[in-house]
Parts: sequence; structure tokens; C-alpha cells
Amino acid sequence: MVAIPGPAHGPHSEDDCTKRRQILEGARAVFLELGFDGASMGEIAKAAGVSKGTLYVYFADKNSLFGAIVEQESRELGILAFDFDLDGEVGIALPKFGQAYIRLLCNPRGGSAIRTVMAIAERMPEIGRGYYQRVIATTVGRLGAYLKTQVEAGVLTIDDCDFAASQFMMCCQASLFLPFIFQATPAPSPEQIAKVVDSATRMFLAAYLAAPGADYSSS
Amino acid sequence: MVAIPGPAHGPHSEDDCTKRRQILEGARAVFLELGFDGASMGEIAKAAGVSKGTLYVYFADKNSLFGAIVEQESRELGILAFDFDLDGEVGIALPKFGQAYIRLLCNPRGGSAIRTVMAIAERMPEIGRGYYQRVIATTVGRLGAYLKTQVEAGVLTIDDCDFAASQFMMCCQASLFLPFIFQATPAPSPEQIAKVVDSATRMFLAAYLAAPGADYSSS
Amino acid sequence: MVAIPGPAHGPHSEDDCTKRRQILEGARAVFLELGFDGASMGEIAKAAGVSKGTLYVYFADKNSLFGAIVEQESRELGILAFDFDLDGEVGIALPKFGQAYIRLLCNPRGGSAIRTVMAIAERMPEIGRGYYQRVIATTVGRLGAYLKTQVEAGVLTIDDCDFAASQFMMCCQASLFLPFIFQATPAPSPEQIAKVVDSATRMFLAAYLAAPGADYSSS
Amino acid sequence: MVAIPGPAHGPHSEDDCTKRRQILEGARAVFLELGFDGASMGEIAKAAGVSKGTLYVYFADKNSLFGAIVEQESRELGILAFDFDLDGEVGIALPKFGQAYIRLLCNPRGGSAIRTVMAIAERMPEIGRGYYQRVIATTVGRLGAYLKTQVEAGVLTIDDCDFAASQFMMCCQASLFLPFIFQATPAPSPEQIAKVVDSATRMFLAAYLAAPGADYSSS
DNA sequence: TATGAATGAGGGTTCATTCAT
DNA sequence: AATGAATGAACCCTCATTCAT
Repeated sequence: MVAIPGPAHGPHSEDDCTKRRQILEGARAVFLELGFDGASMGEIAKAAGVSKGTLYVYFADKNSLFGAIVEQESRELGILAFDFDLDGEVGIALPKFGQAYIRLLCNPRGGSAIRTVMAIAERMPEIGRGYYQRVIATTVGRLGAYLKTQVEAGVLTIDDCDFAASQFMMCCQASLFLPFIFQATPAPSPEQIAKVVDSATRMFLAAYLAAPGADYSSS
Repeated sequence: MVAIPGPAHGPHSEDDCTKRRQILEGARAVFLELGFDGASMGEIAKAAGVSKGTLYVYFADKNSLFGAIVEQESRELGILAFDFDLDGEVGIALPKFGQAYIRLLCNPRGGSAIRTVMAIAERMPEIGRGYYQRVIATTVGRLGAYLKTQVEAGVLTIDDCDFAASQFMMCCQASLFLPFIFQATPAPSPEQIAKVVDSATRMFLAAYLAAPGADYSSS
Repeated sequence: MVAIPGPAHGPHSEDDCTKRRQILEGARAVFLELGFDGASMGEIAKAAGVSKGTLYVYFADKNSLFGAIVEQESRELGILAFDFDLDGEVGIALPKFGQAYIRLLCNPRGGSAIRTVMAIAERMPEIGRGYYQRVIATTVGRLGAYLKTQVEAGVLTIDDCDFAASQFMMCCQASLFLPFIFQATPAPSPEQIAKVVDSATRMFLAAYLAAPGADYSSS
Repeated sequence: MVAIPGPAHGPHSEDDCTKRRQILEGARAVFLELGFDGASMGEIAKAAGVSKGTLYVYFADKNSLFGAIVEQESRELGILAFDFDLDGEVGIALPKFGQAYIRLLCNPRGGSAIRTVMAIAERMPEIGRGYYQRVIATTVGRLGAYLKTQVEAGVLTIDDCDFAASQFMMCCQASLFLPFIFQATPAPSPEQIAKVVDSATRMFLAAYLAAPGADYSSS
């Protein structure tokens, strides 16, 4: 379902990537704005500045092109997640991480991949699953690993670090993500984000800072 | 963009509501299963047991019909939110509320309204906004109001009760909602839900149970 | 692969047949002139005087429409074959039959079904087989049955009457059918047909008229 | 409509013929298998092992390439016809000829030129006409010439030798060619062919073996 | 009011052909 | 001469919408 880059499709001259990237860029814009069904190959071709036929030189069909977009998008986000600066003291690391995460989620540039993928997940479960694994699960794992170091350092008391990571990440979204995704409010400002993330951090630490009998992550 | 019930559209005989409701029911099933673009008026007519032409007697066009569905759906969910049993002690009320909320969100029966509306929110912002207001904001408000009573009763120490409500609700989703919506896992079991909600409750109370200097909801 | 007339497709009002026949007529003209691949649904719609969409109200797809044309055509030819006047003396009956058969085969009105079906038989074997059965085999069987009566009457001496029938029919085509089908000559005139068929008759009778040791139909 | 070999098209280096023949070979395979419309230039290029662009170096367009294929094919068949062993006694020569002819017609290897050309004859009459002249008419003429020698030798009594040749050839097809071309039966076995051809021979000789008043070829 | 036949614009896709390299 | 990337017209088919009944 996902376009395999390589010999399967697309020309192989030196400037392959130019046209290919051009198409991906146009398709990204159109798909993320209009969704899978709402986007038409004609529109995509126009946005990419190529002819409709050329799309099919590089991608087998609409599904493949969409798959490539999602894969690219999720790879980029996955990479971003790995760039998160997760060192040092929890009181510093958590807010930094949380802010970066929310900025990623509530990207003000047009078209939300997360929305588009959610939308299609029922009809194209692999796409949804793949995106979740590459973006969400990866990021949770990243934060979970950091939490684990803090547990081992005796700073935090957590039973299930990945679950706690997920709790923190969700908490950071409070009052921000849903209004944004439903278009009820514009993308949150850095200040809003900072405030919400700080509150989430305090909440999280109230629950998990090492203290006798203070582990709330399990029953 | 949303069908206004009344003189603008729809017949006015005695069994108006019958046909209209019949159509809404069919349209609901098809829209929530296939999304706005995936649903066709023919399919909807078949599901509703009426002719295609009849759809246009009651609704101006596909957009209007969709708007009516979303409005109905969100009104129903809003009502459900008001049925949440929010009395008594926080240690009891919060888990009950949280579980009901997650069950609502991660409805295992096919076709998620939340996904369908998210999907279209970029192209039809009023639809998204309306849904958010009627479902999410309402529920947050409901929980916020309850929290306020507890603050006034001296049980909790919270500055912004609606924001805290949102925090709790997001916390309850940890590890459940995103995998579900991305089709990475099946709908969570009641046991899973209970466990996650319990943890969220403990976290929430660790942060907000009334104690000197324990308010984390504001800077 | 063949359109089933009835509830499967097409509207069911009183003048069903009008539109349906209109479409079949247009499709017949275009298919038989241009062949299956050469014919476009747009062209057919134009020839039929309906919109492209309407074609799909009456027929599921291009294949079905083509199948319906071939079926109709072969049914008509099959009926014609049964109308052949096959009574009385062989010296009268055979030429009459042969002439009717060649007229049928070398129909001067535009578009030869036999050619169109031959053309597609490799890719749509059922279509070819069905046509052969309904048109050729039926006609051979018809003549074979007549020959049998003459054998039983002691007029002819034939071992395999259906094979002999096929021989006669092929003989009647000599110098007529192939040039016609390859567009090397126009459709033969009645006089040409009569001459060729008479010769075939004489040849046939020379071989099969009852006489001691005169059966040539088997080894 | 048919590519003229010479200055009009095609390069003139030493290995011209190599590439050209390579293309013709690939095109032959694809055209005869899929028909004119079913064959795509891309498929042909692949089958020929050259690039799509190269096809247009040697042939002006798809029509020209097809014309060249048919011309080549018909020339080859015409040559085959001239190789038919037509000497000696009619009782030997006729069956030999008939069998070779039917084997040629009912070629069991995929892709029948005769079908492909018939299919296109209405839209490209010159192609059909050319094929008929080069293949059918030539072969008829060849057999007709032989028959003439036998007439002159006093063995046969025939008025129109070419017509009689056509009669014999059609007779040989009885029960074989039409079922084969319509895909109603597989290609006939050598045994079936032999039997049918023998019967045709006996029939033919019954009609035309020299005897007082035995000429059936004219009125 | 309710129907469903009819429409035609637009969907994704293929392919003969061109042209810069 | 040979390539193959690029094109755009045309393909089959779907579907929101209209309208005569």
C-alpha cells in the first residue's frame, strides 16, 4: 500500500529526487488540506506543477502517493521526536519535551497530518497503524526511556514508565489539542503552550516524584 | 452550511419527522462509517430506505445533510455528558465520570463521529467548531462545574476548574484513545479503561487535593 | 459477464424498453463498427442519444453492454436460422438454405457481429463460445437434422449429418465470406450468392446422394 | 498507412535491420496476442527490449508499426503457401495441401494473425485487403494453378479452377475453423484435421473427377 | 410529497506521442 | 541513434443533483 522508493517506480536519472520531491510536496499540501478523498490527482498535479500523467510515473496510484506522503511525514516527525532534548533534571527536561511535542502536534502550518491519518485510519488501517507506531509510539517510548533513567536515579517512582509518559503527553494537550484539531481555536501560542505544559509538569511530578508510597502509575 | 430545520427545508405534514428521522438515521450510519467524501447520496438513500430524490426534499444538499447529522450526533453526546453522574465524593465521582467519558470516546461499534468530524474540520470549520462546542466543551464544562463545587467545599484546590477538568479528561485517555483512533489497537476493554482512569484519578488528586500550597493549575 | 436483463440493472418503468433499446441500438452500431476496444462509452452514448451516465443506469459496465449486444445479435441470428425453410426436396431446400445462410453471414449493413466477436474471442472466450453455440452450432444442427430426415428417407447417404451440414455450409462460403470479412470485396450480390450456393449444392449432392458405396462423410 | 521501408523512416546504419527486426518481433507477439487496440506501445517496447522512443525512430506511429507487422506476417504466410507441396496425384496432393492449410489456419500457439486482421479490417480496410490478397488469394491461386494442371492432364473437369480451389479449402475447414476461432473448442489435433481433410478430398473428387458431364463448378 | 430516471462534471488512470538529453 | 521522462487527451466510471411524473 505504501510506495516503495527504488526500482519499483519512478525514473532514475540524477534529478529523480527533484521531480519526486516536487510531487510529494504538492501532494502533501493537497492531501493534508483536503483529506484523502477530498484530494484529486488533478489538484495534486497542479499543486506540484507537473502533469497528471507524471504523477503516475513516480507513484503507482493515489493510494501509493498518499502512503508515501504519510510515511514521509511520519518519518520526519519520528526524527523530530528523537531530536527532543531529554537530558538533565526532570523539572527542566519535561517542560522542554512537552513544549516541543505540543508544537509538533499543533503545527500551525496548513494541513494536519495527524487529522488526515486519523480520518482514513478506519478504511486504511495499516496507514493509521504505521503512523501511530512511527510517531506516537516512538515518542512515548522516547520519553518513557528518559523516565526510566530518572526512576533508576531515584528521582521518580514509576511502575510503568511508558504509560506514565503517555499520561504526561496527554496532560500536555489539555485545552490545546482538541480545540485546535476541531478548528475551534487557532494554533496555540508559545505562551499558551508553556503555561499548559508547566501545569502538566507540576501535576506529573506531584504524582511521581519519588516519595514513599507515591507511585500512582499502577493499581 | 448546516440545514436549518424549519420553513427553509423539509415538508410539514404529520409524519414529517418520521421520514426526516429515517433519513438522518441512514445518513448517520453511512457518514460515520465512510466519512463525508466516502459516503454517497445513493448509499445514504438506500440505508434510509427512501429514494435519492427524497433526500433533497428534506435537505438542500450533501453538506446540509452532513451538518444535520453532526449536529444531531453532537447534541446527543452533549446530552449524554449531562447524564454523567457527577455527585458525591471525588474519589468516586471522578473514576465514574472518566470511565463513562472514555467509553464514549472509544466506542467499539463501527463508525466514530469524532473521527469523521475531525477529518472534515479543516474543510468545514463550522462543523468542527460546533461539534467541539457541543461535545467537548460541554463535557469539560460539566466536569469543571463539579470540580468547582469541590473547590468550594474545600476538598480541592484549583485555580482554573475548566482547565483542570480538561487535564483530567486527557489523562484518562492516556494509552487508550490514540491507539484506538489510529486503529493500532482494538477498542479498550472495561478493565483497561478502569485501570487507566484510576491512575488518572490518583494523579489528579495528588495534584489538586486541598493542601497548603498544592494548587498546580496556575502559574 | 453478460448483462442479465431483469431486476439486476436498469429502470423498470413502462418505457424501459425504449431507452434500453435505444442504447442497445447505439451500442450495436458503435461496437460492430469499431470493435470492443475501439468503441468508447462516450461514442456509444452519443450514438444512442443519451448521456454517458445513462448507459450505466442500464448496464453495469462496458463488458455487460457488449455482452448484451452480442447476446441480442446472436439470438436474432439464431432465430433467423430457425426460420430457414427446410422442407421438401434436397435440390430445392439446400440452395434455399445456403442462400439464406450466406446472406446472413455477409450482411451488407454496417458492422459485422461475427467479425467483432471473433476479434474478442481470445480475450473473452465465453462471449465467443456463446456466440458460436447460439449462431453457428444451432444452424449446423438445424441443417444436420434436415439431412437426417433425407437420410432416413433414403435420399442421401451420410454417416455424420452434422459434419456434412458443416461441410455444405462452408462450401457455400467459398469465394464469398473471406473476401467480404477482410474487406477485399463488397458484400456479394444475390446473383453471386446464388451461383456459389448452386455449385456447393451440386458438389454436396455428388458426394452424398444415395448410391451404393457413396458415403464420404466418414473414413 | 503502412510503413514503407526506405528513406521515410528508420535509421540507416549497419545494424538497422537488427533493431528493426527486434521491434517487429516484439510487436508481432504483442499485437497478435492482444489485438491492435489491446496492445500498447509500452508493452511492445518492453517485449522488443527497446525504449518507447525507439519505436518512433523506426515507425511513424502505432498504425504504421501494425501495418508492418501484418505485412510481414502475411508475406511469411504467403511464402509458406508457396512451399506447399503440390505435385503428383490429386489423391495425394489434395490431402497434403489441405492439412498444411488447416494447420496454418488453426495454429495452436497463442495469437492468431487472421483473427487480429479480421478484427481491424472494418476500421483499416487496406490492412484487411492486403492480408487477404497476400495470404488467402495467393494460396487459392496456388491451389487453383495446381488444379489447372490436373484439368489439363485430363484428371479433373473444372471450369473455374480458382473457385474450385476455394471450395476445397473451405470444405477442409468444416467443423474445425469456426469453433477454433470462436474459442468454442481447442485447436484441432492432427488426427481430426486428417479426417476432415480426407472427407473434403473425397467430396471434391466426387464432384470434379473427370467424367462426362461431371463439371459442377459452373452453372 | 415522493420518486427514480437522467444528467454531466469530474474522479482516477492509461497511453500514444514528443523531446531534451 | 537511442533514451525515457513528461505530457495531455481520452479512457471508463461515479455521483451529486435535477426534474418530469
